[in-house]
Amino acid sequence: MSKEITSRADDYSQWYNDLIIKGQLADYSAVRGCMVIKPLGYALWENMRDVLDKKFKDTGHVNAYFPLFVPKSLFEAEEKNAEGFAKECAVVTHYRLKNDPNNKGKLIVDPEAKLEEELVVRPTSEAIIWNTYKTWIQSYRDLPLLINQWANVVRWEMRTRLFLRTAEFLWQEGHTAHATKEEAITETKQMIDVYAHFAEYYMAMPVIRGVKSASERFAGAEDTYTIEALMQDGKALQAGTSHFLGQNFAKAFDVTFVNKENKPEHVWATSWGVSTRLIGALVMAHSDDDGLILPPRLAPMQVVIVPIYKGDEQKAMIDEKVNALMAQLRQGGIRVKYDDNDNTRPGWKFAEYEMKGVPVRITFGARDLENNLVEVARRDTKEKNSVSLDGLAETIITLLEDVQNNMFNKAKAYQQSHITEVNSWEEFEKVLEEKGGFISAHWDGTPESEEEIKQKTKATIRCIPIDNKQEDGVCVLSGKPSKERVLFARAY
RNA sequence: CGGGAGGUAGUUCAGCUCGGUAGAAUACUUGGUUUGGGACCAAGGGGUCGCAGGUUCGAAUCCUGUCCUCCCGACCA
Repeated sequence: MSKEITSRADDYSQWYNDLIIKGQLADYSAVRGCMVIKPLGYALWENMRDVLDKKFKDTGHVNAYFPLFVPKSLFEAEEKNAEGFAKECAVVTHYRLKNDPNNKGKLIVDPEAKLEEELVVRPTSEAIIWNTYKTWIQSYRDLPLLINQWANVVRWEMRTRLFLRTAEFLWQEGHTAHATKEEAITETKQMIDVYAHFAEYYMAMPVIRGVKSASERFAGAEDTYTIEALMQDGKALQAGTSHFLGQNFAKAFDVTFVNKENKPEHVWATSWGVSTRLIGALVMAHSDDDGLILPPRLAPMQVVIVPIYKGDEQKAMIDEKVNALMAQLRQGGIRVKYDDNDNTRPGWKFAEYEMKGVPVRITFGARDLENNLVEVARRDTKEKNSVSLDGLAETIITLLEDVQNNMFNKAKAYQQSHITEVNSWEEFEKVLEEKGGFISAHWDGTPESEEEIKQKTKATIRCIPIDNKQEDGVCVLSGKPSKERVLFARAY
């Protein structure tokens, strides 16, 4: 069959691509580095977005929308941020096309229509937003300003991968302004907690919260908090970041407020974001060689019902029972689909929905119904059971909870067993090569050692965990003294 | 951006070495039989061979350019 999926063992990258393409999450496009998000992938994003949006609003944020284009002069105002993104910016230089006089039916850029000032397509929106905030903030009474936007951004990546790294992607970016440093730091931490809860409770994907080292920090930030997830191939993936921006942007864009003593001060800032990359993380954290495995809390389709029957009479009997069940499930807030399409046979449907990661499948077979039973199959363990029709809706709702929890527990066990403490360089290299995952090791805190480790092994410091245990030790590379362990890994 | 591979029917691919009417499987349509793990029979429709040039009587095939994808590398909030 054409739908076969490359196994993880054969080729992990190809397995991932197969899941995305054959699971109908996305498609390649005619634009280099850009993908089409297909309805199933977009439904997943919508579910993520809805949950996150509510969390943002529950924590006092409101949504707004800022322009896609950023005048170059604004973009370059915060130097470190501008430098950090300069190499991957798409730039608009002209505003008009015209007919090619030498090539009928073709268009060329009109050289007469050159922009006075180039427009940068936003790789992130700090510049345009802080330029705007300047006019919105005057007094401490205007603070805090807590705004989020759902948007697309463009980063001209040299090498792209579906969902994980594409030239254009969808995300949300929160940008907040505060009167005090403490409040801004509290906000930064609060949002990384929001992300961590989202990842663990909804995506069933355990994460480690931590702080980035200086070299991995967001350009223009004082501190970058991160949630780091672990994929099944032992590579880490940065799933969300929250930045304490200090007063860097306030100074660059001259955003001040007068305090209660009528003294002007620069405001304190944060920004935080997660993107469609989360979909890639979700896929790689849970799925298997038969296809996607989606957590019930985010799955666009949580339950699929497949009938098996001979003749109209049996079909009518099944329809009646299914309709009653679906009404109950929907009342319980369950997203359910009844696939009584006659073009495909049950076996085909089983494989298809397994590939698409539907958490629970119910088979209504005429034979079982005579005994008041249906077959219930769960995607995560592929376990199948005959279950009584009595109280079936409750059984399914409980089962979905169980699938969700089991997915988290399984991923958590994997993560826990792949955090390895090492105390020597030999061990470091050995664990990295043979086992993968996070390596907990002492680091002397210098960018030089960090860089050398990266050069030698491709492993980077993923984070310094929050509430990290303080212990004396020596750097795994340099042998210099160290106060705490940090987490290294090869990463996406 | 460097190295390698690839682009032919909706999909997966053969055909290219050695130029001569565009192929298979599957999917699709119609009819029938089926239905407990990717059903079967019969008939039918579908491709200017990624795009643009060139060589040639003739190009999917040879040459040049270009676009897109994958893998490895460099780069990467």
